[in-house]
Amino acid sequence: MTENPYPSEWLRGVLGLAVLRVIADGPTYGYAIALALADQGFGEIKGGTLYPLLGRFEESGDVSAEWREGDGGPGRKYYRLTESGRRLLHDRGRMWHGFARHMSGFLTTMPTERIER
Amino acid sequence: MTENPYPSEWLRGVLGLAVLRVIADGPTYGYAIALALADQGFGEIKGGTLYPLLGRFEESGDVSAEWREGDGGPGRKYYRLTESGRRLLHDRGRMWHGFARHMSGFLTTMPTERIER
DNA sequence: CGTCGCTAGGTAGCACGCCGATCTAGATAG
DNA sequence: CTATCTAGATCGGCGTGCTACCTAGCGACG
Repeated sequence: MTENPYPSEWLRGVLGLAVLRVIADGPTYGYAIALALADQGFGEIKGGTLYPLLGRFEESGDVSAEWREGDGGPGRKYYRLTESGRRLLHDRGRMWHGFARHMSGFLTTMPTERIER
Repeated sequence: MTENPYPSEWLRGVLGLAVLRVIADGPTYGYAIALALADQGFGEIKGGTLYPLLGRFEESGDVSAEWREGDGGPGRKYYRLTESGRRLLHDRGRMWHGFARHMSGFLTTMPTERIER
């Protein structure tokens, strides 16, 4: 269950942005991010996708990571947005609204029946 | 010029849908599709991206192709939507509106400041 | 005690798709 | 003759998602 409602190529494109958005709610860790995204109706993000992505974000300095011992269960690596990450989320977020409207408008315009020769 | 206004990972995701939408206006050919997309504000789609994509659509039966001699210039391969292609455009188009709203809403919701421990 | 299952993170191999470069080729302009 | 635009196509490299698989802590169950 929790079927993937959207084509994976769409999800792929926005996955990074969605992850930043989740982290923006406050420091959290990979497994919880995956659960949050699944809960929010984006598909189930697999570890093999998520952890390398978080690693790239860390490498690019958009998130910072901190290890905490788990209280009941294994340790967790908590991620938080850096200043640059917050800026990235903000900018890309604004950009997304434009893109979404742009694409929706393009799809919606009535076909100007091109003359078939 | 004609800068790429959006992250390429977003464009990549919707490229197929956008191409179908262009073809929906009536039979057209690859080079013209690339020009139309650039004109519509999506970036410049490279031949190495577009032609394989059109090939995959043809293979999947969503478009059909027909060769026509060029009037002034090289020959052109005209593509038209098949019934299944039209259905795909329609369904994916509807799906896109949902996805775009979904993602926009997710980005817009105020952060429910997670308690930092 | 041994095992199962959940939580949590990580890695390796494979496959797919974008991208840049390169090629062919017709038409036209200089 | 050469350059440029149009038009299509292919190929190698690269990035990245995805499927498996692995480690490891902890609790529950028989």
